[in-house]
Amino acid sequence: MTDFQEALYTTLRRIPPGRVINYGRLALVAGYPGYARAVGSALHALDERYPAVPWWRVINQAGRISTNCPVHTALEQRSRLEAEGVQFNEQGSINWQRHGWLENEAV
DNA sequence: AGTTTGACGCTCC
DNA sequence: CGGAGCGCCAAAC
Repeated sequence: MTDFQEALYTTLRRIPPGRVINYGRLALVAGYPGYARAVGSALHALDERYPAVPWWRVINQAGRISTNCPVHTALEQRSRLEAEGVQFNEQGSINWQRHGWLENEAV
């Protein structure tokens, strides 16, 4: 477990249900600005070993689901998010103003 | 150790 | 709104 991954997962665990964040912002808040792409690798490393990390709350800047992981499928991610109240529009994207996570938001 | 790939993002067009 | 180009960093080759 690298420092980067630990910082990332720690930050991710602070995000409450029904809230989402994009890769770049997650990296930024975790203290690794510019590591947006690396976030994908870090989340891909997630599996059954880290059930406490809400990987499904991470989507891309466009507000759409990006995963292509066979273990954590886009379908599963969308289901999990919808179960938390996150709504997707006709284009399959979410509204950041409605569901975006604000760091200063109380947990 | 050099290259290629990929759950990204920003800027143009 | 959709797509191409480029910079980004870690992992996989």
